[in-house]
Amino acid sequence: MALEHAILVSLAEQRSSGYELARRFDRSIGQFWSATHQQVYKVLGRMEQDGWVTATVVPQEGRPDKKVYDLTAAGRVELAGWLALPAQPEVTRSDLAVKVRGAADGDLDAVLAEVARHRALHAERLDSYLANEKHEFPDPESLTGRRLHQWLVLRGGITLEQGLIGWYDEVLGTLRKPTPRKATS
Amino acid sequence: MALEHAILVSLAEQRSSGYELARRFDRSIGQFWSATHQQVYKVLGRMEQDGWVTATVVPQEGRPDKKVYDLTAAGRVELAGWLALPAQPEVTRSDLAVKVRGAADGDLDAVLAEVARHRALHAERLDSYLANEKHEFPDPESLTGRRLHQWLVLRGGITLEQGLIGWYDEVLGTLRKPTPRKATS
DNA sequence: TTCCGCATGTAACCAGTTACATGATTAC
DNA sequence: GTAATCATGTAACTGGTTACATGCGGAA
Repeated sequence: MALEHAILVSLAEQRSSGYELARRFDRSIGQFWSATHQQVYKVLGRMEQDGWVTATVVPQEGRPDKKVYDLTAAGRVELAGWLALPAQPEVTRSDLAVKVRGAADGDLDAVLAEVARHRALHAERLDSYLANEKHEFPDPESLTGRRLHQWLVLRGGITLEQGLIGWYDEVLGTLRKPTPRKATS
Repeated sequence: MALEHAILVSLAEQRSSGYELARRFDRSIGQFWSATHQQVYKVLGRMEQDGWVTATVVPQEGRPDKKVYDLTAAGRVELAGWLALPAQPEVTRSDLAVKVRGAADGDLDAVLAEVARHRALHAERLDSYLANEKHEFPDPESLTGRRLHQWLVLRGGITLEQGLIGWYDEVLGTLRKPTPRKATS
C-alpha cells in the first residue's frame, strides 16, 4: 500500500484538489510513484472516510468547482507513522529490458528501434528535469527542510534518467550494425 | 500485460518448470520483472490453455516430480509478435523516494536509517551482479546472440544499481548531520 | 466546429500480493 | 528436532488500469 502515503506527502506540502494531485503525479513525484486521476479520486474518497483528509468545495469562476483536500491531525499522525516504517525495496519494471533479452526470438531491428525511441524519450525527460532544477533550485547549497528534500528527490530522478540513457547507449552501441557508409544521407 | 511475455522469453532460453522460472525471476531477469511463484503458476496455467506452452511431467528421484514447460509454435509466434510491439515506458516505484520527500513530516533520522539500509542492500546486490558478470561473461567482446543480449541486460541492472547507490550517497551526504567528533568510537 | 484544459467521477476488469496448504528430502 | 530446498498449487484480497460518462469555457 502506498498511493495513500504519496498523497499524504503531497498534501502536506500543499492542499490540493484531486485533479491537481493527479497532475502533480504526472510530473515531479511521478518519477517514483505514478497514478491516474481515477485512482487518485478513488483513494481520496477512502482517505476521507478514514478521516485522514477533509474536503472543501471551492467554487470557481469560468471553470468547474473543485474539491480541495486538507490533511487532518489523524492524517498527519498516519503520515508520521508510515515514515517510520521500513521502506520496501525499489522495483523497476522494464518491458524494454525483457525485449532486449528476448531480441533473438524476433526482429532485432524492431527492438533496437524501440530502444532508440526510449532513449529519445528519456533524454527529453532528463532535459526537462535539468531545466526544472535550474529554475526551481538555482542555489542548492542554500536549501533546507522540505525544499532540500524535494531537490534531493529530483536529483534521484536525474540520476536514474542518466543511468537509463547510458544503458540505452550501451545497448545501441553494441547491437547496432555500423551503418554502411554512403547509405541514407 | 507482460509476465506472460517475460515467461516466454525465459522459456525460449530454456525449458523449465514453474519452480525454476520463479527462481530465475528472483535473480537475473528479476531486476526488471519480478514475480512470485504463485503468480508464475497461475500464468503458466493460462498460457497452457492458450496453447502457448505444453507441459510434460518429469518424474524425479528423491524429490517431487516437476512439470516442465516448453514453448509451442504458437508461443513462438506470440513472442515474436510481442517483440515487435512498442514497449511501455519504464516504471520505477520507490517508497523510499516518497519518504525522503516527506521526511520533514516525521522522523528524519528514521528515514535516513532506511536510506542507509537500502544503500547496503543495493551495494550487496551490485556486488553479486558484478561477480556474476565476471563469472558468466568473462570475455564480453566475444559474445553474440542470446548470450550477448543477456549480458547487456545484466549491464543494465548494474547501471541501475550504481545509480541508486550514488543517489543514496548523495542523500546521506546532504542530510546526515556530521557526527560530532569524539562521539561513539 | 473541433479540440484542449479544467474538473469529477463510476464500472468492469486485470495483475499481482498475501495467506494458507501439503509433503518429501537433505543438511545442520 | 529444526530448518531449508524442492515442488505445486488454491483462495481471498488489493491495487491499479481501461473504458465510459458528463459538462463548461476558451482557443484555433
